[in-house]
Amino acid sequence: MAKIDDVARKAGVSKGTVSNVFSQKRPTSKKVTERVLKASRELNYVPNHIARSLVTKKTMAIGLTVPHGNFFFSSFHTQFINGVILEASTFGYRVLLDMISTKEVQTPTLASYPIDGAIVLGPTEEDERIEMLHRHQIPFVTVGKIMNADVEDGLTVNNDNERILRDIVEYLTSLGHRDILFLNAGKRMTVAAERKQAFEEALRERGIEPLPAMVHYKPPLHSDAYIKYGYDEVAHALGTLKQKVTAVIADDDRTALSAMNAIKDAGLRVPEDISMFVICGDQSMMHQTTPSLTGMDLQPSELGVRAVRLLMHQLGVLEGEYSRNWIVDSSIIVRHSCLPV
Amino acid sequence: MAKIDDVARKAGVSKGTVSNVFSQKRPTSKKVTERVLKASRELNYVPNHIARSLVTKKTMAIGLTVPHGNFFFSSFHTQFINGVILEASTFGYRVLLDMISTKEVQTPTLASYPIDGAIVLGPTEEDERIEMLHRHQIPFVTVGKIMNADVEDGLTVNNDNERILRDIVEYLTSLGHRDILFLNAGKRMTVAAERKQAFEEALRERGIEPLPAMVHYKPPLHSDAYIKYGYDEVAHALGTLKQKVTAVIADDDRTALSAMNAIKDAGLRVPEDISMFVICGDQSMMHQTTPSLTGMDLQPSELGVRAVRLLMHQLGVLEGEYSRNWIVDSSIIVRHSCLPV
DNA sequence: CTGAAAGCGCTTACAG
DNA sequence: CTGAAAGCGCTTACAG
Repeated sequence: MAKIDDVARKAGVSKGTVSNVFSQKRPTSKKVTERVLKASRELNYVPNHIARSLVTKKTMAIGLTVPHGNFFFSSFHTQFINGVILEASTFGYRVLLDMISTKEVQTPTLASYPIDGAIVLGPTEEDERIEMLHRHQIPFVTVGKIMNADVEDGLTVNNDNERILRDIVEYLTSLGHRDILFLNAGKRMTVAAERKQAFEEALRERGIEPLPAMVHYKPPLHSDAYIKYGYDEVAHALGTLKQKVTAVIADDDRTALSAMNAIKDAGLRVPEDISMFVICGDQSMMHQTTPSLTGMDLQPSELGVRAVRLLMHQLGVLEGEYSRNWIVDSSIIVRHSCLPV
Repeated sequence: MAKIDDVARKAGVSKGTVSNVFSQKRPTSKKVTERVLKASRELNYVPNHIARSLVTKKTMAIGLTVPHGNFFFSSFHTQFINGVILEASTFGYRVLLDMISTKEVQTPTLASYPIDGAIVLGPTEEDERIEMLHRHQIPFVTVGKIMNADVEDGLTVNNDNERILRDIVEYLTSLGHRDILFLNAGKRMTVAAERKQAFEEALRERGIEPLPAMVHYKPPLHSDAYIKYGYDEVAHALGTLKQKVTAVIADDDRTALSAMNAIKDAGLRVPEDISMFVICGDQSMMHQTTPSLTGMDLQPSELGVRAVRLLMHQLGVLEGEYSRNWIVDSSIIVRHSCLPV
């Protein structure tokens, strides 16, 4: 690989000048620029990103910090990442999929993060990744509320989960539903905590006493229960518990389909006997199922875009005022899976 | 941030020694090691990855090269990436989501790739990304056949697409199907070319003349036709063309659901009137639909693992013999969407 | 607008 | 097992 000295020699200029034509940080005269570019082309020269990073202290990469080992991209993540990639490339940033475990952080063989900042997916209540980023003073934004005790005033993008659950409860109760089974996200997710609280508050405001048995959390990935999440909970409620259920709120589309199978196996129908509402599903998938699924559109891609912008602000790449906690709009898309009682 | 000199001074050793305890490339005595580790801890020292890379010429990152701008993760990609991430972390490698467009490559502001090697997703017939990697002599492996004219004997992982299509045709014809509509992958994908050829050959071997109208390609992302892929083609065949169709082979689960809606709207049923077969779908999704979907299990996660291993061989990280074209097993999972004619 | 020189924070022969 | 010194390939004040 040709290096900057080779180009400088061939073009008859100093390497500082070669540096300038590539970085465009200082102006270079037209003829010198052309000489340099010509020499570079002939030598197949490309600036060494690593060497540049060492002096500029910038890697031009952001980390997408996902939980190590037990992570699985849902359609939500998928669209979120699409938003992140597209927006990051706008600023010339690359995206590093980062799934460092805490174990590795302790191990001395590991080097510093070659990233300028991070986006944390699916924060948990005491999130080790957040703690680590905070300790190493790496700028980050989380997708969802931060509940780490030692982190205050962190940057976040989020949907308005409280409002979302209120809207859902209002929608379902306006259809006459009072016996609502809630298949929530994973237990330690901060989003699950936000949702649960809002769900129960909204019920109480309508004079409905929330039952503990009516709220469930997505089991950990790789557990047997994970695959059957939705089916088991509904089957148990309808069968063993003989619990009256007229509506189900499902975390995602797969959970909803799973729950619908339990409903069918119990000899009931969606939506005639039980309504189904999806919080965090793939819109095109929800559109194609039978019946098509009513649910929220959380705009995951927009969340990704906003997460990047917030990080760019933090990194000083983007100028101007900005809110440290950006809320992305969400709306109910009514299809055919909810009916009045 | 503390640097190696600070630690060396504090521990009373040379920086070469500090380097050794972190890189573990040369042995260090126990007491020196402990002194260094203690000093590092107190100074909160972590080796600078960039500086290390500059001299070792290794970034310890591999690029996941996805098409720029019009990429969308399917469940297949999602699971593939899970495999890549997990396996890469095994070797201490990180994964960079790379979606560089050819435009950027021409622009002089861009620096060299900070990656040691790349995995190319969804190669097309004359793939620009492959051409570029080849030109810059960056080691890479593609997921799927390489059809670039100037690249010979490239590293690939793949399913046996020819065999897969033969198996599918054999399965469907054994059920008596002769009028099979094929909803293939995107037009310029090498996988689509492989599949089409095998599909038509397998039909001919059974005395069935393949009809051009019975093979369709997934439209480009962001086109109006993309969203309705499956629905439109089936509706057109059944309606306007009055084409006899007793079975449909769909590229993925979403396409299958979409096609099933067209079938329903035409007053027909799956599987009683038309059988549905999915090549590249999400197994848990296919398990949950009604009817559950019969199709291939392509083991996308295993493809990811193998892609990483192949790259590690190429990078000299993994020793020993290896095949330059690794085939991952696939099998038909029979569920409830295919019936005899 | 251009050049000469120092420096970014590590690793690695080389010598002991 | 340890140290002193050169070098990885750039950028950046500083001087002109």
